[in-house]
Amino acid sequence: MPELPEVERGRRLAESVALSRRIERVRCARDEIVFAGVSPVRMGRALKGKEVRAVRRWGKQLWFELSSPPHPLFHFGMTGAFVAPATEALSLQSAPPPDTAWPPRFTKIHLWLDDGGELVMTNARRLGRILLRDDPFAEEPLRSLGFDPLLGLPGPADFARRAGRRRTPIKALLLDQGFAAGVGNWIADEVLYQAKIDPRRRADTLSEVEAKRIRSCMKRIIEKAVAVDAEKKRFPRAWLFHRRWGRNSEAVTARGEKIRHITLAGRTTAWVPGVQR
DNA sequence: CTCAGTGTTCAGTG
DNA sequence: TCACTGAACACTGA
Repeated sequence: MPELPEVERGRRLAESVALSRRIERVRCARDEIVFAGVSPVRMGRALKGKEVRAVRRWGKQLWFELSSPPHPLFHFGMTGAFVAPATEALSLQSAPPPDTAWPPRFTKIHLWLDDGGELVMTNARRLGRILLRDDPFAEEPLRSLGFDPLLGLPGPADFARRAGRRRTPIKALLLDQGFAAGVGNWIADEVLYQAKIDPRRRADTLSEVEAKRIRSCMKRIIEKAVAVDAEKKRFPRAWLFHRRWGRNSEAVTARGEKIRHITLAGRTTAWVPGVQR
């Protein structure tokens, strides 16, 4: 579930549950991989009794700023999410939520707040991480991230200059977290489709106009995805997103353009040769 | 049973 | 050293 918009949804959920609350109780799953060597005891000591002063995000990284360090830093990997118990407001809808299990399957950490609220991070495929950092912004992995397209997008000229210094295919550059933090596979493909750029183009061969077009499409797509709270069904119908999955040769866009799938920078890349140059 | 997969890291290559 | 590629990681679901 995790590119920038989904992580931002997680951030907002965590904020709504935990901001200005004290963490009363912590339960960690036994998982040496996700906790990367941080023992349940150390994690509990770091969080218990602390107040959550802020919930921050940069790219796909998410962390709590507590009343004292160390601070927990979350990365969702390919399958992570924050989950909170269903609220009254949600159950106003007549549709009964099918997944009532609490805590949900694949819960890695479970937090209880001092107002009775609860928050869980799940991670089925264990590529996510829960770490502790004294100064998250100054330390890895945050330190080496590039700009966040929502919080620190460079201006058009600056963006074009940065991209123009790189010789890698533009798709690979967009996926590089040291360039644009938070852009993942589907966003990169969506940006290049809407900007009408062939994903194989070397970044340093783009014209200034093309680079600026990539920047503005990135901004528009991410802002829209965040505005609809990363709910895929609410993404605009014309987006490649809805049609890119499955790697089948029949695939076409909403306008009937033929979609092709290739491997680029080690990832499945969906693009439209008739549109992208 | 096989394989793709919304991500990151690291060894290997040029 | 830099920049980049591809395999590995772990595991579910189609």
